Amino acid sequence: MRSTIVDIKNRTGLSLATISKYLNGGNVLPENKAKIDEAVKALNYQVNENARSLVTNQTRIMGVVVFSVENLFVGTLLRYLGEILRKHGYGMMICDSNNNIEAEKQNIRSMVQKNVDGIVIMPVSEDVEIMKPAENAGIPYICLDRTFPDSDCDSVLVNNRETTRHLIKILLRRRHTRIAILASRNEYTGKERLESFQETLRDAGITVPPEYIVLEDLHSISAGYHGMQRLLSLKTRPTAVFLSNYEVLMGAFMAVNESEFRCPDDLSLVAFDNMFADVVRPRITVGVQPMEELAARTVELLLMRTEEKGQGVETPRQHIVLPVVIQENESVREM
Amino acid sequence: MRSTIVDIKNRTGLSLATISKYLNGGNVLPENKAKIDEAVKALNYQVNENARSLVTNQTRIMGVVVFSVENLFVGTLLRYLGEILRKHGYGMMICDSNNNIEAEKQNIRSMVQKNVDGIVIMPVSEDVEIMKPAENAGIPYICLDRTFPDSDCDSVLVNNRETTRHLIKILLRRRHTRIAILASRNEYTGKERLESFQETLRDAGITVPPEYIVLEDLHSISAGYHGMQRLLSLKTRPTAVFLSNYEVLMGAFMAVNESEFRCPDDLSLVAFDNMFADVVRPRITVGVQPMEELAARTVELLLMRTEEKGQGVETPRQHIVLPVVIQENESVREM
DNA sequence: CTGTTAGCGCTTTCAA
DNA sequence: TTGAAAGCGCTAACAG
Repeated sequence: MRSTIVDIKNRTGLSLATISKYLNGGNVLPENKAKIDEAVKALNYQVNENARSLVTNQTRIMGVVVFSVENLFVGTLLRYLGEILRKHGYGMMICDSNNNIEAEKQNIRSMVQKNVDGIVIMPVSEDVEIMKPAENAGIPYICLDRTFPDSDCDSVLVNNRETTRHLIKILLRRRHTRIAILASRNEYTGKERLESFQETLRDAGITVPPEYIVLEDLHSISAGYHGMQRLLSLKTRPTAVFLSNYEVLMGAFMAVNESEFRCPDDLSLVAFDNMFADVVRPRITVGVQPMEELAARTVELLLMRTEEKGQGVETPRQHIVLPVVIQENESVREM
Repeated sequence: MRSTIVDIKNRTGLSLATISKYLNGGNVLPENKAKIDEAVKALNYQVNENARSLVTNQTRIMGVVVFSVENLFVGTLLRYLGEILRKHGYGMMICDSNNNIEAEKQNIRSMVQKNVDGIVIMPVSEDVEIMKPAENAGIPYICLDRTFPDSDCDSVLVNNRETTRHLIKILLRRRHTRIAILASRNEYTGKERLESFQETLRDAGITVPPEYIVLEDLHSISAGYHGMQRLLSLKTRPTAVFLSNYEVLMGAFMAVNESEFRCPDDLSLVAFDNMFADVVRPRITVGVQPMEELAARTVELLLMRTEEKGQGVETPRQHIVLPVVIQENESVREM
């Protein structure tokens, strides 16, 4: 069914080597060029990349393992990663761990078995053990958005703690003292942001009542919605809420909208990420992550590691931390 | 760096054939079993799937080519596809066409070159030509959510036209006559829904003024937002709007929320898809697509084609159309 | 510039 | 049950 280089050989009478060389950009006589071109077209020839990579030992495919392909932040990052990799002549193979550590383990193994040239991981697991198969196979990998705590992996992150501190300080400067948080409990960025939230308020001498700390298991609109409802129904409502991810912001915003309360008059909001920044009034004061740059730096680092591997050198691990841009908008009022 | 089956041979003294057979579930003497197990562990052996697939001529990988990995509907479908494929022992390789036909072409070619066992396509292009490389290589493919008009591909779709008609009839029954639509201009589902919208109103003897038909290039929240703003600023506002996809619904809903108008008092809404159904008040009257079943039927059909190919048979093309469930909620008022 | 040949890592006859 | 050997489709010396 599918034709091979041997079919081309039979049709043109040329040798495999000549054909292969031409197909890989080498020089052959014009008449042979024509012959091969003709045969390729007539036979609908497409190289078998697997066979090729078996001998070249590189696939020109990067694997991307994501915690959830359903997540909008992830989707956006994937788009940029794909675009940039394509520009560099690499394909992208995406595997979805679906917030499940076992699936993630399997995905890493699968990437190794497929012999990808490198891996980008947005991990579920907090244990770097999971990367062992890649490590053993000598396949470089970069952590993106989240990293493995207490490990020294190459990583491309944003300054979660500083950004959080900055956002909270905006609230403090406007004399808010009853500040709540909606965050996720189970992953790197959620924890970082929660800790920084607590630190910043502690430093300001403010005690946060436990009911102001609402933690969800996974990023979800519905968690944000219900979390905000809970906050709004407290006897002593917070005057401001920090929303630690996009889904939560979305849900929380809906809950406010349909409540009797208005933002910012009754409730000030600050948030991380805003995929619909231009769409919502009042515009939320947010930390905007540099999505494209996150992707670009990740690819750059991964490509560097790939080259290094080819040359047998190895420079120290890199921990790239990109700044989040704070956009101050109308969602925070003076108290 | 990476160990091979030859390393196992050297360590155990067994032959390649024996090792390979055991690794693939064959029977060997208990003592050899132990030897191999030990070697595998010690050497961190992982099969090279590429080499394996070169001889078996199957990869146990299905390719999924999506029009936009950023799209929430796509993300959800991907999650289910991944889950179900995994259950069947298949991996999934995702390529993002980013709404770009050239990229899509390249993606298909790339899938063929990687020798995937089958392809799921949610196409950008409306020309089935794009699938030629897969066709030539004898790789089966299934269209999901969108198909190629005037072609006979296997497809798994929803009944876009009927559902639209049903939603519009809900409005008509409540005596709405000024009905507008926000839809996308450039793709299969948008066109189907638009045409059915127009048909239904024509059948009802209602003429739709051109300014009630707002078409966007791509699914986007911002298009929905601005489209709805335009509708709300008309001298003669519509009393009801049909929102033809999730992103548009999202954006439109935001626009209404921050306008002086209320749903359903001033404006009735019906929509396709609702990823945040439980989150928003008033709850929108929507057509809910059977996401998991869409994914399941697609995989089922693809697996069938794969088997057929192995056996050299071929049954007629299948065009699976799944029903959309209409959820009548509070977003439509009586006129 | 072209062709012969070996070999990438693995599976699969076929004999033993 | 095991092993020797051929071969999947391709590339990369090397010699001509």
